[in-house]
Amino acid sequence: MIQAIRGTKDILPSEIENWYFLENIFRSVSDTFGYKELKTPIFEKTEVFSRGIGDGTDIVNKEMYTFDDRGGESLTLRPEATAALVRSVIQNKLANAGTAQKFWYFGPFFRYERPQKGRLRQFHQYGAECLATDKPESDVEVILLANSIIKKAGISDYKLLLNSLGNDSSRAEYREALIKYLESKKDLLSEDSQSRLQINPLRVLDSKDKRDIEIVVDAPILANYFDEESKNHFDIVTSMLDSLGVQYEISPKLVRGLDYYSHTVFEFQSSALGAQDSFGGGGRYNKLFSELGGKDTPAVGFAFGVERLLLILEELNLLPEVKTDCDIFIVAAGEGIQNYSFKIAQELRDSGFRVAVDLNDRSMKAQMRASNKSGAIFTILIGEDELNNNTVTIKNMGDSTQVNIPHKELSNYTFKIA
RNA sequence: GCGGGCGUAGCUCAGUUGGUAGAGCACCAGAUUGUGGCUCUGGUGGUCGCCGGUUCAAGCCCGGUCGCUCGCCCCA
Repeated sequence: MIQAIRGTKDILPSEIENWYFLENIFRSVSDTFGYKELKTPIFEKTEVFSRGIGDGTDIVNKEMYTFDDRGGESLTLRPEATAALVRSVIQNKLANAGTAQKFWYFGPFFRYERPQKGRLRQFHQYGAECLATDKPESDVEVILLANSIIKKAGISDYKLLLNSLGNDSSRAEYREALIKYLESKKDLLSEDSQSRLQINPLRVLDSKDKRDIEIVVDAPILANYFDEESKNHFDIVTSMLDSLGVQYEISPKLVRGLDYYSHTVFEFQSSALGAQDSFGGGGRYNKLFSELGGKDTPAVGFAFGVERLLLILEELNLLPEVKTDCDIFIVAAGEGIQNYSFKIAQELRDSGFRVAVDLNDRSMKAQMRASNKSGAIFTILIGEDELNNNTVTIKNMGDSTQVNIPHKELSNYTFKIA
């Protein structure tokens, strides 16, 4: 049996409505914030991500689906959206207008990882980006957008973790101090953290290893290295969130794994998930445009893991009700009756009803069973009598009442739910 | 990339010290010949993930492999 690729999943008819439920929320809430949808290709030149995300990150080093095309060019299935979106914005000159530009996206992404709960090799993200403004107001806006989507989906029990990485010079200074401190305790760190020390020392801060946690307790604190700009930016963000009544928790250890972040970073967590309890995250990235050859353009954005949102909805029983197969089921039994029944089915569909017919040429009893199972509110019965008299029998499945009316009156018949 | 658990009908699972498979649900058909949901009766359906090994004999033991799952790592 040929199987789907490891870490990929078919989205079956039984779950497709859940996807539309979320997609509709993404679209409508983004729209109320004035964000426009932007779709980039599924694959890009590899350098978009190696330069954008950062050569030191695990995503670039060991998780990308990278291959040479027939012309010998190195291409990569997109592992995230932001770098590709920035590439598109630069190429299409969308951020040259001098005012904030706001975009959202939804689609599949690819990372070669060990599959786990809420972690697939092909997964989906919704995200939004606010470009061309470095004002903290834009940080606040994207957080509000994310919050609105979560609320609209019905999720109320979640945590918003917030932190600031400061500007580049503050962070560079802190980085030095942190490395110095960690070097002094190097032997006590986990193996993972020892190797992280040089490449991405901030990540040691959010290690789950007991040894690391102990050492991190006494590590220098990022906020103490902030200059005026870094401090001001974050103060405005937090005070605005306060006055808007947005609940959040300052998490000094929240550093995020991608190289391009600075200033505000945030993450959404839910206890309804397993070890992968983060279902969304984002932050400010002011240097990405120049990394990708564009002119300096400040930006802030976030992404949700859609499969993880779905997991939360499922766990919390917030998924929409499953749709019935049809509104009206046509039961037609007898010789040469199919033409009549198909004609009636089509008339009803043309007037907007969801109509199913039995395709197995079975007994009336069997077709009635099928009608019952379909969830139809009405059954239309057609047998020899109806065919000969040019009538139809309409049965209300709720109260079992039925009426026989001439075919030509069907278009004016009012189907009333009992 | 590393570690743990698992893989038997469409679904959820049982299968005792190894002797070539069962239940419930679902599905199909009947219970007065044009009618559902309840009940009853009967039936269809499985190369026991795959490959190899041990054995007279393997769903049960051993090895490998693929996949799922949980955790580490990483991240959404």
